[in-house]
Amino acid sequence: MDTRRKLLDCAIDELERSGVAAFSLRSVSAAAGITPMAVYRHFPNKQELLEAAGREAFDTWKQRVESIRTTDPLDWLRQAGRLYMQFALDEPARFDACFVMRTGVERRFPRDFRAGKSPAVAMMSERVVAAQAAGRLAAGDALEMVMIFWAQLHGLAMLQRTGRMAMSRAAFLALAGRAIEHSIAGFRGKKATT
Amino acid sequence: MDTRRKLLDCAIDELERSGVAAFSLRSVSAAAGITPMAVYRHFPNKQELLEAAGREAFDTWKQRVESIRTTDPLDWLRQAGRLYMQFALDEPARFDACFVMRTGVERRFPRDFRAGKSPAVAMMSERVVAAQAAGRLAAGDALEMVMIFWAQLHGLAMLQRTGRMAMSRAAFLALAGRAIEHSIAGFRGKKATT
DNA sequence: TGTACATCAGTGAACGCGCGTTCACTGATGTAC
DNA sequence: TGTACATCAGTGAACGCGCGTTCACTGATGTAC
Repeated sequence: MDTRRKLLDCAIDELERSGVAAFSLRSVSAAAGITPMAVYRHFPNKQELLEAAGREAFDTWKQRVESIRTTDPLDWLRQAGRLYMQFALDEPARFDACFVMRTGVERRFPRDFRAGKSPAVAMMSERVVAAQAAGRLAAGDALEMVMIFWAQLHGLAMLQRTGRMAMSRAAFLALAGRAIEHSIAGFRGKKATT
Repeated sequence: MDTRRKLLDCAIDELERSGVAAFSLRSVSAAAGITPMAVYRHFPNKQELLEAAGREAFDTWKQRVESIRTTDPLDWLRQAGRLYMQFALDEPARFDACFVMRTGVERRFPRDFRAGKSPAVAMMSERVVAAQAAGRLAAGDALEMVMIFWAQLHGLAMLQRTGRMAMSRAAFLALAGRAIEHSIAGFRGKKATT
């Protein structure tokens, strides 16, 4: 039995149930079936456990994005957007660990992204560049376009995560789909005058 | 000396300094110069103090939006977007109380907005309708368009609030300005085909 | 094959801390007569 | 004008709680000889 593995799983569960504020070694260890002190055999302290859970969550997200099979760059971006919203809905703890909490492993714009530290953002940028080359998106800083596209989805996800969206899952995902189309449309043409 | 008033101010300061998780009656009362027990003379418990701070924050935001003087509907929306980002940067505690925390007074989409419970959203919807009538924005559900516009800005604000934006204030506001233009551009024309 | 010993995951009691809230109180202020 | 009393903001000690972390320990397992 890999206790370290089990602790990480229970930590994610606990984050999902109670949030980062109520995250405690005592409840995680109880969920894993050991005493709080045994946690110190596997992690030096609470913060390190939290950071390990953060890295774990990033890895899950990376795998999701890598699973996209579509070759068309715009369809690839649409799919990535849909996966982001599903990740927020279905894995809220991992989503928060990646994109909301300060676990100490989060990435910062633009520095870490220009340095290629985020595989997901790098993959999105590639598709934007490809779409620009094909004349299907307007010219411009690809990383900034990815950031704005991401922020659009992140905003909807956050409003949902903080209880501002009183909608069914299906209705929310449909709204997110329209937001994705809206965002892509905003990048498509030259900017019109007022 | 209005102690209730002073407690609300100190509560906002405390939220700004420590966040909702570390928000405690003891630190708020210390900041206000009274003992923790004296708080109970003015609020029945901690939760009620938090909700009062939430209502207070909504009122501040409402006043900001009402201060916009521009008559052109699209310029009005641009100005509202800028004010939103400045509100997030300059009054993070009030921003969080309005749009992030669960204080018990937050509004939910679409129910509370269709019911007109949010003056700010109502004002934004009016401008979208006016711009549509003038043929400057595409037809569509005005409230949903406001929601998508809001989510775009909210996403950027949240990424900034959670430490994902390593930029100067000026650079961040400039990025936000381009995001506003992008969002408006996405609503301008008919949707192109893929 | 048997014994001594090192390793190490896990234990259980205890620590000091800050928390929200209770309780009985103090003491200044204003008002009724 | 003076006195008795109600009001009420604020006090201070105490409560029970859950927290992260410390400390010295137990006891099973594997290995060296």
